[in-house]
Amino acid sequence: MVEKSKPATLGDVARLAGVSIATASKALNGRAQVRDSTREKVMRSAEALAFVPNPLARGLLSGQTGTVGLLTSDLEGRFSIPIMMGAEDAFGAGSTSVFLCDARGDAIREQHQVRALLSRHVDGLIVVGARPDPRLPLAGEINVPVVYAYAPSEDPEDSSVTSDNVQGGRLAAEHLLSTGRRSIGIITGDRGYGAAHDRLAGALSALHDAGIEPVQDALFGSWSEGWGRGAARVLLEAHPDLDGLICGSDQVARGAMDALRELGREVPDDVAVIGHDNWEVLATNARPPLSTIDMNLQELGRRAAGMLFDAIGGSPTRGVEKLPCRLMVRGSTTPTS
Amino acid sequence: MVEKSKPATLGDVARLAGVSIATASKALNGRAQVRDSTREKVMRSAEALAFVPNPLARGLLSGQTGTVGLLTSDLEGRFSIPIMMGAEDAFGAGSTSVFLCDARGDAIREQHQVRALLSRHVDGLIVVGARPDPRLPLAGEINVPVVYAYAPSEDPEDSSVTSDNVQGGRLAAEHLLSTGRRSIGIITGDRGYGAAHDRLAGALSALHDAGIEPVQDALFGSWSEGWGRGAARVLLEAHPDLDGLICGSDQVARGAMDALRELGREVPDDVAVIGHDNWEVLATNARPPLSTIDMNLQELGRRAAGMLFDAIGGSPTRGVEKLPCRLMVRGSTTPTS
DNA sequence: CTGTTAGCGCCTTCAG
DNA sequence: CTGAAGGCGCTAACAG
Repeated sequence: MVEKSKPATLGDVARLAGVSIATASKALNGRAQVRDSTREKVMRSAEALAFVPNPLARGLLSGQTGTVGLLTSDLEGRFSIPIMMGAEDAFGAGSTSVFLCDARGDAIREQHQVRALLSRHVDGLIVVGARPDPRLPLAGEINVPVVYAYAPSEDPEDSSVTSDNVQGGRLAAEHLLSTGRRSIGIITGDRGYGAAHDRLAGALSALHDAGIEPVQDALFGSWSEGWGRGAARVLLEAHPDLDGLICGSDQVARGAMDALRELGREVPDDVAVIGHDNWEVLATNARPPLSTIDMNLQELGRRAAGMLFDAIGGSPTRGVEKLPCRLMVRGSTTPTS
Repeated sequence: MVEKSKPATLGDVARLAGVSIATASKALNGRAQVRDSTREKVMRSAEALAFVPNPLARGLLSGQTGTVGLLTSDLEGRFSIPIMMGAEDAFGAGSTSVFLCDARGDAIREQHQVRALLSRHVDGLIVVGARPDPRLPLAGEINVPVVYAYAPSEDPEDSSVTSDNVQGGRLAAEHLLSTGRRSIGIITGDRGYGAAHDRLAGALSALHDAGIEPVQDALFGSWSEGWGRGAARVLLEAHPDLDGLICGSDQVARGAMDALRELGREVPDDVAVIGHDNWEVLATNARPPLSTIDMNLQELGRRAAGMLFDAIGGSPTRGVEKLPCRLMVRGSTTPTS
């Protein structure tokens, strides 16, 4: 008998407080024209009835619903998840709820989802991509703010947040240099990924600044352990003096480390290895644990939420914002004490 | 000039069709008492204006909002994600939208989220757990149907779906037996996980049915590669004749395979290894690729959505439904041809 | 068959 | 300072 089935309405509160609905509304919304004692009374009644304003009714009037759509293209993917977490986190704190949609990488499906979301009158949209390459902006008339996360929009007028892969690549190279490595090889992933090229460019520029060239051109392949193993063998055969290895991803790095061990090289004493992504299950279970570059994905999600919030509030950010990566030092680059 | 800013309302449609709002409503909702020609006219007008009924207004009347809450306790976790995908998938097909909430394993936070969800008048809730052990049901008065996925509710009156770990464990053992292995060891994970015990029980019962005992008691430890490596060494030292190894998870299996290789054992020729989870990035990158047990998590999510849908429709399922696992055969148990 | 009349729960003028 | 009235977009009785 504490809680009845139907939640209390503003009318209930007003009745209990002995005022009109209008007055109750003003009191609860902090409007000025209400006597303090009255406001107090209304507040107490609301409390007593566990009154929560109905967002549907409120949204019907105001147009604002306090909801946003989170449109992802791959829930399988490892990258969208932390971003979603960050976004959900940032909104969850306030009074905004998040609609989740997975387009499965299908443009038609995406259209569909967007339509559904818009028909629910979301206040804004976050589009999180599967990989950091630019993507086509959402098609159709979108009459709410949109923020692209991870995969920036190709339209520079849109607002996007992504990871700074160039800076990340630089970070990796600088770290190896700082541990005294000079014969450095680079194994990256799929040539089709812009991220592969950006990370490489960053690494090369850092090496260049130190007056060093990699032992040979970077090896492109795929984002897999198998590729890492094979490439590391090739590289080591051509350059037995290799003492540092920059890998385009943690998977590649793990494969490379396995190959190095099997070829009798100690990590990090003979060769230091650094990865990219900070994919925990791979990095921490490696032997030794893998130093790597963390893209701060969760922060990226939070930032996307923040940008969307600002845009909803009327102050949109235009263009692509790149968030810096962070170095995670583990045993693969520094001898364990 | 094709699309104006404000979306069309039922009033607009009615005016264009030259009928009253009520008639337009009936026509669009397929109610019977409308002349066909009129219905036709209304339909066309709606089409022309790209009319989409406002779910807020509709929900205000009917109480049903066409939304459900998906409450997860760990977005990081590998297990919740496929479940969410399945659920999102099942709903996404229809006209239900999903609110995503991550409670971060914090009960207070969960309370909060539930309250927020209920205040938005969701039609139902799916609670997806981080691990397959039973959990406390949601606290407080929940006046909508709830389905627990992966982690079942402790209250048998609630509806839950989870993975059948006993059957999964049995499947693993039966597979090893079917490849002719007879000296079988078992390495599992954290003793605190019910799943570890269930999988073990299943494996033991299958071995027992075949008149076989494992080479020694199962080894409990943690769900990590490091543990898998260490345990495999111990096991092999004590039982050099080991020809089959059942691992409680893919991580454990990968560690074990590394150790086996380093001790000069060939997988699968000398020792066949099977894991559990089908964590693709680990299983497919192993050498050789790892045979394992797949929990059909996505299907589990779909099932949860289906159960919730039924419950919303008035036919709830009570109790815990266990979904069978599926064997994934790869190179670690069968010689590659 | 169609249109009118009431609301759903809330907020906002605008008179008292 | 307070309350009555109107309306957001839609559906469900009732009349016509």
